Amino acid sequence: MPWIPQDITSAELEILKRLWQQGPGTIRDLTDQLYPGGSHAQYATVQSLLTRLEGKGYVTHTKRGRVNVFRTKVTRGEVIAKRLHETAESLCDGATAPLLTHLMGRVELSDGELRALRKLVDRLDRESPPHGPSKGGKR
Amino acid sequence: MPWIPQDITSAELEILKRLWQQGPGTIRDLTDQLYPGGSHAQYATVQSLLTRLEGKGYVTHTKRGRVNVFRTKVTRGEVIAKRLHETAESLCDGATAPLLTHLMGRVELSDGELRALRKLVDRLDRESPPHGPSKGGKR
DNA sequence: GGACATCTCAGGCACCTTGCCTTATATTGC
DNA sequence: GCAATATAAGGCAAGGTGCCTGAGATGTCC
Repeated sequence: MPWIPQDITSAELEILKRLWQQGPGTIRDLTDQLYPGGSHAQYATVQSLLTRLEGKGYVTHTKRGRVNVFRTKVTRGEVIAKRLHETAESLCDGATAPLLTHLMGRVELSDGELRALRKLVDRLDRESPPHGPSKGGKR
Repeated sequence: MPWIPQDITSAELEILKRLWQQGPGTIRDLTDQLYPGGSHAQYATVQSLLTRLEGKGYVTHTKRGRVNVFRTKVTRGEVIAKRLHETAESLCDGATAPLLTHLMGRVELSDGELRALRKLVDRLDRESPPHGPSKGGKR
């Protein structure tokens, strides 16, 4: 039963969220936001988190002068997808349908989302009609 | 940035899955399945995991003679819901709709799930018509 | 009773992650 | 030169995780 570390830890996620929110930034930018009034120690903390994020492939950095500018390599959507996939993998043998089933009934949708959902159902209806040959399998 | 432990670890989840799959069981049952040919050491490992699971409120035990019989206190669905909620909380400010949006388009549904989804859309249509009477469509 | 097999309970241990920090070393501008 | 600010490398305490040891309790069979 191997021990699987969290791919993105909470502190790392805070970094990512800032970068998503405001675009690329320097360690100084992030430190000022996450640790207002932070000193060199906090600066180094942010740097450490960024290094780990880069090692995991979630950010890159480029030099602007002598300053490193960090930017994300993944979108928020991709991280969401990853989390959902992990949940499906660990709890549903990889099937994502149970997740959808579970979100239904408790979710509150905006008009746009409702339209999208209706569109999805229409599409699925066309692809696999209710009484036709059942090609809809799990997984 | 407090460090948040995993509520259910991978080894603990394996225990839970067995209990979901086969109903209540003894430590012996679980040990034989998870560590075939396991000795006292593995037995104690399973016990340790069950104790931790019980401390977290995921299982209970009752005595049958002198033997403890463990059973789950949560359904798989509840754990799924919890995970989804955590994902929504950490990545979408608590909104679950983005998760649904993300599952749409990549999910393959069985006939039953498709029917359920269609039903959901119908219900939502009736409850909150998209800006005006839904009959004539919208412009 | 006595030997044996199981089960339970309490506790501990090595390893690793995590968040944070210290120290040392460039580079820049005055 | 010198202060300010950047990078780089490394370390550290706290605690989770998976696993195990040791000791005692309880039941069974002779």
